Amino acid sequence: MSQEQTTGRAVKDGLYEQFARIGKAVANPKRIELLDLLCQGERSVEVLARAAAMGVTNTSAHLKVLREARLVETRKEGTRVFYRLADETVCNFFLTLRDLATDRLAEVDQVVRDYFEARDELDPVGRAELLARADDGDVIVLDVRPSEEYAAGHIPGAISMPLGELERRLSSLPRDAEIVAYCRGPYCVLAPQALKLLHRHGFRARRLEDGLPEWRQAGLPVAVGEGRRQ
Amino acid sequence: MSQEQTTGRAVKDGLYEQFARIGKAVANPKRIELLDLLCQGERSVEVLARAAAMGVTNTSAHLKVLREARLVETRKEGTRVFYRLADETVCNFFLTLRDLATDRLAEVDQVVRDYFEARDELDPVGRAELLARADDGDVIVLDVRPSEEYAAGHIPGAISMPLGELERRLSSLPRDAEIVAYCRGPYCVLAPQALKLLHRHGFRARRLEDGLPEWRQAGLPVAVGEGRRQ
DNA sequence: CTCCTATTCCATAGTTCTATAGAATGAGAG
DNA sequence: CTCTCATTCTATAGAACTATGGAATAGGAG
Repeated sequence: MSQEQTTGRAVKDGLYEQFARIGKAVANPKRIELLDLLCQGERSVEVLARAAAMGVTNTSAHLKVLREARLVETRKEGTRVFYRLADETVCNFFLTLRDLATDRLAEVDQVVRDYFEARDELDPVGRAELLARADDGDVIVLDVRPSEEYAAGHIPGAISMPLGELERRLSSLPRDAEIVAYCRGPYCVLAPQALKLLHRHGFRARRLEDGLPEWRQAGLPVAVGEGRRQ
Repeated sequence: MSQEQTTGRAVKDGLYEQFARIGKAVANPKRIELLDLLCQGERSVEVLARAAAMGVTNTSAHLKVLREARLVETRKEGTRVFYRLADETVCNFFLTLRDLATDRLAEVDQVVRDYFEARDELDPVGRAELLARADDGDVIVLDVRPSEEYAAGHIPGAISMPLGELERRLSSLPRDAEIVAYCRGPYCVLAPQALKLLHRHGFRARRLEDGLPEWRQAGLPVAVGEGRRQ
């Protein structure tokens, strides 16, 4: 029995050691931010560095850690390296981690409330509701993320309208239909800013609860490609 | 816009910092082992220390980290302190982490194969299959974990038969029915050892895929309490 | 071929994490 | 009250992690 236990100990240690590799990979805020970004699609090192406000060297080191934990994979194109999630389940894991943190840590709520004040007062649209109403055609769905992210995956029927282009293209939007905007997720500022702009110009607009990763995680259909120019 | 970005940066940093608190909590193999143990039910510090092969001081320190990440909570009873998961979702998070590691890291497979050799050759019973056949009553379900864990939650209809008592109580088992044994999960040695013993004595026995935490996660019914003595 | 650029490698200093031993706390027993 | 025991706190040395700058690498442009 004691012999059994000692050999069992070595095995257990090895096993938990492996599990902890994943844990260590998400033990750093910058690495989590990188994972969040990569949930939106593949990116080059430089783009990731800029988006996460880090030096390129540092970013490269963090990406190496993620790669060694097999959470991300790389693809070389000419002189630059593109990183992407190794698997869709990695994105699900990130979402699980994020939701757990949101559930368990009151501090998350505090941070969010300080910036996204009254985020929930914007009365977000549920995924099921949107799906039902999109079929009826009485709602315009706007994807306000950068167009590359739209191309990498978007809600079927959604129009790509990056936040930077929104004001210029306001006239193409109907004033009678309700507008639903979405972006990267609940902590992304793109959709809230789009709503502010739309409301200022008198449009009837709400945001979708969460963003595209959550939509995909829920098993709802995702379209890829450029989509026709509206 | 740049002002927007800098204030947004502080918020993002704060947010990812919070997410990373959860990540840091699972960045150590011993802490993951403690979470695994706590998925089976609440435990005192001393019991946890013994089960994870650590000193009490060290165990206490790790538990403190888990508590500061709000993953576990405590209850005092006289002179000793019992730890338990703060929420059922913590167990789900652990399972997600474990499954991701199993999916992504070939090394996990290696470790498992070295010890649980031919684990899958034992032809485990699926949860759905067990549920169907248990209704028909042509299968005996054995819970071979310690009896406290059985009391904290078990598959309805299962008989508590801790591994240590199994040999002594063999005569109470029918020789015509098929026996299905389960324990703590896919990496627990209790059920495989029980199967070895049962096979040696000529019983027809298989193991359930996974263990009770996975059963619970799947949303299947869980009974609590001692159950009648068989 | 040489230059240019994106990325990774390497070295380093500062910080944080881990395990252990001894002291302190706090509840129960006598 | 004193004694005992489980647990936590404190201190510490060693290990691992993080950010940063400069060097090395490798592919593309001219």
